[in-house]
Amino acid sequence: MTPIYDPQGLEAQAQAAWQRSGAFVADESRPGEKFYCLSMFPYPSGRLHMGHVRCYTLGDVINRYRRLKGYNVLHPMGWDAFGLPAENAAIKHNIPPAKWTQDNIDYMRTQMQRLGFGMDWSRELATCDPEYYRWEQWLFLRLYKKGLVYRKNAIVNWDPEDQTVLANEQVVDGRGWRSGALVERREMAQWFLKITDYAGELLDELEHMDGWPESVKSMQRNWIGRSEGAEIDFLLAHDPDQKLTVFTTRPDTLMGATYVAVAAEHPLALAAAQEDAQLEAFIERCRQNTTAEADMATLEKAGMSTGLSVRHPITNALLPVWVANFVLMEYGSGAVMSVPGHDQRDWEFAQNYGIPVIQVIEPVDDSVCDLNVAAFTHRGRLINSGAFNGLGFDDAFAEIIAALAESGLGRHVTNFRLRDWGVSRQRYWGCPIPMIHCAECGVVPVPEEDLPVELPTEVSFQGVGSPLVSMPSFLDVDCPQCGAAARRETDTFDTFMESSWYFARFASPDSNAMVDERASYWTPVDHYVGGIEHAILHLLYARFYFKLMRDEGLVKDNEPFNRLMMLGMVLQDGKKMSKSAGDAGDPQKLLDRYGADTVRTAMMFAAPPEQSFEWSEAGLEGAMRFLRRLWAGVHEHRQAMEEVPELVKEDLSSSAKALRRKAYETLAKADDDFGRRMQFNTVVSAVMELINAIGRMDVENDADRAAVHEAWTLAVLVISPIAPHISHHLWEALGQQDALIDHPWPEVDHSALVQDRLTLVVQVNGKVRGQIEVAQDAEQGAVIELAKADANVARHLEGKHIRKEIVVPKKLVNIVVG
RNA sequence: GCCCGGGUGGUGAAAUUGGUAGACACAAGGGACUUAAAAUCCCUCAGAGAUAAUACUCCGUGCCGGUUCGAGUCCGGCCCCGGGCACCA
Repeated sequence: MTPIYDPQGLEAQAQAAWQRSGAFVADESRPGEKFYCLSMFPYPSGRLHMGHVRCYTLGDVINRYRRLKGYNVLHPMGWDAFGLPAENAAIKHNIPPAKWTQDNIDYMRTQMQRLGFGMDWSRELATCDPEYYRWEQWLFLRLYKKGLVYRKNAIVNWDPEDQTVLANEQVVDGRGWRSGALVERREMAQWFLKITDYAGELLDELEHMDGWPESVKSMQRNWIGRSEGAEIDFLLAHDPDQKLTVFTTRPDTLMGATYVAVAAEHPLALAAAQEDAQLEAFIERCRQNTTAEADMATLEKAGMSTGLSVRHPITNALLPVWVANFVLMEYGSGAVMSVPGHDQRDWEFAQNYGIPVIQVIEPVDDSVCDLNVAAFTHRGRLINSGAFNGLGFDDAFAEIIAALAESGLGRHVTNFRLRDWGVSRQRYWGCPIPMIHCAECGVVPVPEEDLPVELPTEVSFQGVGSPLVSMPSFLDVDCPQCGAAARRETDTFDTFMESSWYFARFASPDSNAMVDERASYWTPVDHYVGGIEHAILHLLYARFYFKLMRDEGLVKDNEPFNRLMMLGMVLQDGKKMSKSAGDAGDPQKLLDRYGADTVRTAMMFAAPPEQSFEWSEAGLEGAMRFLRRLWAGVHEHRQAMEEVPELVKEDLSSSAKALRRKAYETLAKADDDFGRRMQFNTVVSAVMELINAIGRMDVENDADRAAVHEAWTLAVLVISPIAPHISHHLWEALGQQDALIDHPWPEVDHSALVQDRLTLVVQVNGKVRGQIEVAQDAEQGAVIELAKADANVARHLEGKHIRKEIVVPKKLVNIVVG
């Protein structure tokens, strides 16, 4: 009798066995090349959703596969525990964020363990733990001393009714989500990290990062946005001691500049507005936009003259200064020179406001230039540019900059789109920024020995603002410099700070330094799995942070992640699963009904990793059926004999040989898919094909039995990273002595793959007209003759002139006729 | 708006370097087993035409065009969907 497949019981047993042997507790002293396998740690939002299940199953498949391949694997897990939802829950349900977060962690850990992920839980960390974030504060202070930290004003979304700063996602159609009040842009002093100091390295390293998808490198390249251009100074007409500096990538078009535009927050605009009520009103309107770049970019272009003028740095002509809603204060110097003839945005603006358009570039190829229709933005030859007429782009670029340099009004610069990283958040549930404000001494860093600055967890939310602001026990502190009464910084860090180095802490989780030499052993991460939504921000900040740590001597490599696997989204109603989407994505009821192996297999089978797909439970029945067939097949096979006969290759029937070939083809394909291609749905298909082939096999003698045994053994081994629990039991059922997870991944028996006859496709003019069977080593001429002899092929060749014969070895023959 | 992806049967998908489009599944329909149901097993399954036939023919990978003996795959243009756009994580 075949025992029934009872996933709940079997899975608990298998997990207990792994637990007992400490199978997934990583140890630096174990033999084998180290392999750091990491999936992006989750925000503890409450319960897992199918997006998590996908990400962590993929990570676990890699983990288990590498283990079978003999690597010393680290596969840790932790919690990105600071963040906005905990505060929202606190306000809504009156639960302290710390408790809410801890409850969620406990529940989600249980779910992960139920899924059978082979993780090293001894290294678990939560970023809200002072023993974690103290090192973040420590590094921040080191960076402050190095001059990599500074404070400046930056624009935030301000909800005037709730008197609080809003995240972009809390702004809905320009209004605060809670209050419904129109959101204003407001300037506030904020802490910044000088990521721009590393812009060049962050960009250049991308060239060597072969383990990253091209798409992600391309996104990061564009985000960093290196551009060569010029900084040009325009002196103010009414006060030549003051200058307005702009950045342009097209200094060759300088002679066509007809106005200068500044951002609404630009000091010049603000100064002009003091004497101009209309301008003030316009700037006020510009303020009623969110800080989101997408909103800025889709705005109807609008502007207003400041009434001020500047001098053209070469012609000395007067150019008007406009305020424009599309100029970003954060980018460059918050001012642009406008050349409507050769920049489409400037052209549209000039059309709207009747500003003159001057052509200074003419085409040098057959491209069309009609400035009545659109700007001409191609590079070309200069006209209407005085001494520079006739120059091409490169010469004009160099000579105009040289001319400006001579008068001290311009210089060549390399500019980056990347802006410094604003790390201040006016929120409670985050890592306190270790700074003190003293009336006498100004900003004073917290002394290292006073770290960590602990976030008080006993808090009550009165309104929506940060409780820290009204907590004397937190706020009041003596100035470390002068001893006078001072006030703590109440801003907390951006949560990207925590997620920028957690992978290094996993390597030395109990260290009494930020990290220790174990971090140098495990990092860089060899395989990093995570959602494509993190392609820019998280991955760029983490790369930056790793370089900061390197420059502090904490780690030795330049880059933190060797190989990156970017997952598509698991969608729900066509959108990414979110914390607010409720239980629809919760795997719990599926785990209860089908067990972990079925959920894992169905998820892996559903789509290749990089593809987004709409989650559906339709595949679960099929996955369960597949595992049951595997279960029953192995047990029936094992019960049909006392002893497993030895495999004697010479005794194999042709069908047994075919089965062996299929089995080893499956092994080779799985190795390639797990290791190189990182595509796992095809591994599931391949094993399905293999067990279908075993099922079709008529077992007549011991040689057949031995081949079938080998095939079952390989099927169980190959599927084990995906469905580890059932595989654990079937491995025992097959009579194996060792535990499956400790078994080495087998070598392919190449002799089993040899085929003496091959089937080739025959095409006539690219259309399939027949198939022929040829010897493995058949000569080209013979293959063509055989192809022509096929009845249907011959019919299509009849009366036609053969112009070309193409033979693709082992694949096809194409005969081209006229 | 800008950057990055994706679009293949009723559905999820496969086709790895330009070489048989739809493997493997799901759903559906038909059949076997059963008193019955579930489970299991077998068959059919892109569309159209034609046939005694599973021979055969045409058509087909979002749309339009191109390169090639040959295009789902490469190139140009477009449409739609998804992700990111610096305070969701």
